[in-house]
Amino acid sequence: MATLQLLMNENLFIRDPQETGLGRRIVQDSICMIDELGFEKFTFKKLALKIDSTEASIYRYFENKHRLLVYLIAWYWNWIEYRIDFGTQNIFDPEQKLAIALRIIAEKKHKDPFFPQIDEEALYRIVIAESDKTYLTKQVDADNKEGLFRGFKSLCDKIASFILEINPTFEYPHSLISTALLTAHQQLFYAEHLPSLSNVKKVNGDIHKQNEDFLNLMVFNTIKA
Amino acid sequence: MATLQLLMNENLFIRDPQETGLGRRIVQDSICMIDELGFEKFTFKKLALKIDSTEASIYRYFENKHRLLVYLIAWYWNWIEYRIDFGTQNIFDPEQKLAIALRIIAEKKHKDPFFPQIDEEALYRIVIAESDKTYLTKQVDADNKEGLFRGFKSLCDKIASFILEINPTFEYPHSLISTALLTAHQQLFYAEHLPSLSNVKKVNGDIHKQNEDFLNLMVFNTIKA
DNA sequence: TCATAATTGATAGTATTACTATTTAATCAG
DNA sequence: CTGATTAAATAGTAATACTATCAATTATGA
Repeated sequence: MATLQLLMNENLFIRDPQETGLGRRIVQDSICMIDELGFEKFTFKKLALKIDSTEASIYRYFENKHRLLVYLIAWYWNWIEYRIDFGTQNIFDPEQKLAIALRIIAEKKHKDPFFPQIDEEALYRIVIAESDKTYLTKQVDADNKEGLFRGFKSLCDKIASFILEINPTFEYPHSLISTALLTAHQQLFYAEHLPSLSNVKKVNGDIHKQNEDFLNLMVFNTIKA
Repeated sequence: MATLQLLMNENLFIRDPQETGLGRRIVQDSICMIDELGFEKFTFKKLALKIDSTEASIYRYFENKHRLLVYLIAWYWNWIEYRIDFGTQNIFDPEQKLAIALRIIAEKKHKDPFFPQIDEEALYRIVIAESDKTYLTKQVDADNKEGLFRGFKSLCDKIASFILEINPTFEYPHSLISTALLTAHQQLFYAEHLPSLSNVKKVNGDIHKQNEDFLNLMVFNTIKA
């Protein structure tokens, strides 16, 4: 099977981690470590120890741990956009395209053999628990100017365009999709940790299916005025 | 005018900050400081310097800065629930109650003279930018067991009950309301910092009104199947 | 080929952060 | 007034988030 690489914005890193062995180990093991420890407890020192390297070496690839997180989340959004492009190939009905996009967003994530170096299941858990932290900072405007959130914006734009094909007069396509994207993760987090905040419940069976049903209901009802 | 106090869960603090002068200064000035610096850059040392006290004294009131944030956000949700109770007094039409709740959530926040010691406008900015960080941690389950998120859950439950009065067969009342609560803040954050992710736009006039319109559209369309 | 530049990684630091332990001061019941 | 309780100040420590320096390796090109 072909091995693919997602082209990442150059401002996300100092040295491209996809180009060297150390870089790839930084990405791989940071996914595993942030998943285990959570972003707050994760440090470059601990990561260096794990991959048998040094803090300073990691700092050559990423300015700081926040940038590394932004990189991982950006990778995820790029991956999702690629999967939606892939999944909507040769499909021209916008309602169908929208439904496919929502399914891809909500479905359980598995290892993608096209990207053997990334553990998508662990990365998905990081996205659920940590992705909001990429932009909920005081440097959000500076980071945005550097294009660090381009992947998320591009994805949001793509799905919003499906909505506008369905209902060209709908006034809130981007708001609805950014809401749906965040809600998809939020509801899974609630189902796991704060179940009284969600009707997506483990006891009712497959939470990903319930989540997809909720998203479909919300998005399709909202746009059909 | 009467001065009110919201009764806070005892696990939110070590000493009740509403009971002493120092406690009240900690709360007041931390709101101002977190608003200015953001939660990451905020430290007890800086706060101690500002209120002319010491780190150790602040640690007598709050276990750590995360707990202080949780306290502030919990205060906000308690305040919102009180305002919804107040605003829906003597109103029995559930659609009207739901609309009032959504208005209170989305509207621009002003100083509430009932609580002279709290700067609600600054606190609202903190809620928008920092509230997700209260539960997006590895200790969320432990914190939840201590009841730290009771205010948010209680509010969500209250508004979900309005939905069930309107449509008793609707399957996702809690999911829809937790989504609406988060979206209300998210869209304002996007309008300010990542405008391409939202159709709530400053150039179109009052962002709070637009936000309320979007919430109303989304919530009422979704529940009317 | 060999000098030189550029890149890589290792070592050792520093300022700040998040907290704790101990000491000192204020308060208050009997 | 005394002893007990509580509050607050002082002075720490371990860990974090970096940075500067140096040594080793690799690449380049005359």
